[in-house]
This record gives sequence, C-alpha cells and structure tokens, in this order.
Amino acid sequence: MQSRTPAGHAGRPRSAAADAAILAATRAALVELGWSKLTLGDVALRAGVAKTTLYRRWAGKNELVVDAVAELFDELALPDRGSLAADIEGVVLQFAAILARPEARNGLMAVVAEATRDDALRERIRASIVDRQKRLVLAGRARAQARGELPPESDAGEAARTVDLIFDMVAGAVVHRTLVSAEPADEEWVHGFTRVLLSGLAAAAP
Amino acid sequence: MQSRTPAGHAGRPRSAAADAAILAATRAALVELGWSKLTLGDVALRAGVAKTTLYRRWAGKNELVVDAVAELFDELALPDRGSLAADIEGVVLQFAAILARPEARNGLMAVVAEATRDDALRERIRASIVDRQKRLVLAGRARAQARGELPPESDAGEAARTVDLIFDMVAGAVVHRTLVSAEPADEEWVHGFTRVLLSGLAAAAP
DNA sequence: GTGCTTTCGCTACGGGTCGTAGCGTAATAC
DNA sequence: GTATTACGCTACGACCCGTAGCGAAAGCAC
Repeated sequence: MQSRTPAGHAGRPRSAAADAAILAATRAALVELGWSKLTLGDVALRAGVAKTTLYRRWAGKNELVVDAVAELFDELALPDRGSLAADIEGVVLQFAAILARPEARNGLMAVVAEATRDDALRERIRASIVDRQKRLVLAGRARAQARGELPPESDAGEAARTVDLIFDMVAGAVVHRTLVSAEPADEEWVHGFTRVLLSGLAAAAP
Repeated sequence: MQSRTPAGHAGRPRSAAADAAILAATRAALVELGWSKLTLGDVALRAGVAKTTLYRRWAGKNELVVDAVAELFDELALPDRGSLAADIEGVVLQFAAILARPEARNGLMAVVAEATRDDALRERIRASIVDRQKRLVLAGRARAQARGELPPESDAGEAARTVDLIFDMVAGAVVHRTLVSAEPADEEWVHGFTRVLLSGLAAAAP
C-alpha cells in the first residue's frame, strides 16, 4: 500500500488506497442497493476495510456519499466547439451523461434532500460539486465574450445574478428531466433546451 | 370516528380520520426530523394509532411520504392574472411557495431519490404530484390560445414535447434554486426567470 | 537498528428500528 | 344476532448503528 506523508504528522499515515477503495465501494453499493438500503458496514466489507476505519474518516453516510459522488464530477470540462451555443450544449450533455449513471442519480438526490436540514452538508455539496460546475458557466461566458458573442458585463451584480439563473435553469432542467420525468436528456432534448435558453437570455438582456 | 362505506365491502370500515391523522403526523415528523431520521413507529405515535395500522395501509416509508407530500399540492390552481406571462408567474410563485415549506423539501427530494430505483414509486409520484402540475401548464396554454396570445398547435407531438420541456424547465429551475442553491424563489427571481423562459419559447418557436 | 506515534483490523457491545405475528376487542353490513 | 373486517396492543427475531478496547502493523525521528 502506497501512502503519502502529510508533513509534520508523525506515526503511520492513512492509506490513500483505502480512501479510494471506500469511495468506489460506496458508488458500487449505491448502484446495487440505492441510498436507503446502503449500510456503512456493507461498504466497509466491499472495500475490504474495517468498519471502524470508515468511521474514523467520515462522520456518517451523508458525508461519505457526497465525497463518493463528487468524484464523478471531476471529469467535467468545457469543450471548445466554436460557438457559445455549441459549448453550452456540450456541457449540458456532459452533465446529463453523469446524471444518467445510477450512482450519481441515487446519491446526489438523496444527499441534497438531507442537506435541507443540514447546513454543513449543504456547504460540503456546494464546495465539492456545485461550484465546480459553476466555473464552467463562468468560463463559457468569458470565452463567448472573447469571441465577441457576448458584450462584457457592465454591472457585476447583475452578471452574477445571471450566472446563478443560468445555472439553476441548466442544472434544474437536466435533473428534473432525468430524475423526475425519467426521460433521457439526449441530444435532441438538449438541443431544444439550449435553443430556448439562449434565445431567452438574448431577448431578455437589456 | 366517521367512516365511509366502500360499497360491497363487509366488516368494519377503515377510519378516514386515521388516514388524515397519519398523513399530518408524517408531515410534522418530516419538519422536525427530516427524511432519514423519520421512523414509522414515531409517526404512528404522533398520529395516535398503532404501528400495525400504519403498516396495513402503506407498504413502507416511501409510499407514506409520497401521499403525505402529495396533499400539499392540492392547493395548486391556475390564477387568471390577465396575461400568459402573469399567469405563469403566478403558478411558479405558488410552486415555489410550496417548495419553501420544509416538509415538502425534505419529503419530495428524498422520495424522488428513492424512485430512481423503484418504478412503482416513480409512477406513484408522477400520478399524485407531477401530473397534477402538468395540468396547469396545459390549462395555461389553452387559456392563452383563447386569448389569442398563442396560436393553436399544429403538430400534436411537437406540442406535447413543448409542454414537457416547459415543465422540466419550470419545476427544475424552481427546485434547483430552492433546494440546491438554497436561495428563495421570490418575486424578483421568478419574474426574471419567466421573462427568459417566455422570450426563449417565443423566439424558438418555428 | 530502536523507540514513538498513529492507523489498522478485529471483536464485542447496548441501543434503536424494522416488519410481522398473534390475540382480544370494536365497529359496521346483512 | 352474526359474520366480517379493522383496530390497539404486545412481543419477537433480525438487522444496523456507532463506539470501545485490544494487539498488530506501518511509517517517522534518532
């Protein structure tokens, strides 16, 4: 087992391999069992670690699942497809692809539900999942401005509100389509959606 | 205790009052405890019924919470505010108001998460919650067509897809704003959102 | 190498919830 | 009145929780 040395910390270091095994086992358990039937004892068994090891690193089921799901969003990137509309379509499709995975659907929704009663958990979700996607919106706008497709924002506050609105609309629509309506967010749907979104943003701009 | 007579069914009828008490107790428990810490034994205690009575009527936590939350959406109605845009704003505000209640937030999200692994549960959600809202979209479009604000749809399939898209965008954005971003879907936000949505729909229409 | 420190796997435990079974009683239809 | 069903209550085995205690292992400082 390879391990890191956390500088100034004596004693046996924590196994990084165990972390990875636990998170992978959590995702596997989410696929097979879903949120409610997932037990930490089972995760520990799948990961090949003792249950106590798991409790030493995570406070409970919520935190563990957040971290396990957050890793799925690492692959998000902003493709350069040449135009703002195409870029956005690309991101939405990536987001939809992640949400199409059962471990993401199961874990993310359940943990968001729990976060309505747990401020610390909500912050953890925002930091490790949501903000990571919001960067894509910012990057997309910057690139569109560089292309001349969008004017530089005049009012910073208004611009921030617009980013938040875009983000709620994109993430919300994809999530609702995938999870509640239980229909695939395929290319055709994404194309129609981004057309409405971009037309609306262009028309509603001052 | 008043009871109904389910026609051709002999024996003691089920207490309708017990149903109401159980569902109300479920909502109260959702507020105080949230989804994960809600136990059926506790709900039965709050409702003043035996735990066995609860199990005779609902298969489990999921089904119970769906029914408890579904009642919250009974109050949804389409206000006549004079224009399509104002009507939609009214509905979105009502929807946002319901989602602002903790029992709705907690229960709905958790149960949707569980539904990703349970087709029967998803159908129950769709029938008792989602379709009820979709009627509002249909009624709003019919009224706008009567007003002359929208042309009568030419292609039935295209019209149905548009309704689904609107629904995913409205419900998704409000849910995401309220639950994930944890910001209030107040009048200002709703106004900005509906402006983008309607502009986009108008511009994207063939 | 020798200590020192921290993590690891393992076992065991009390406490809580689950979902069901059994039984006597209450409420309605015929 | 009689049949039938729902109700409240108690009790039960099964499972999971989260923690404590132990000896062994793995790295650091010297």
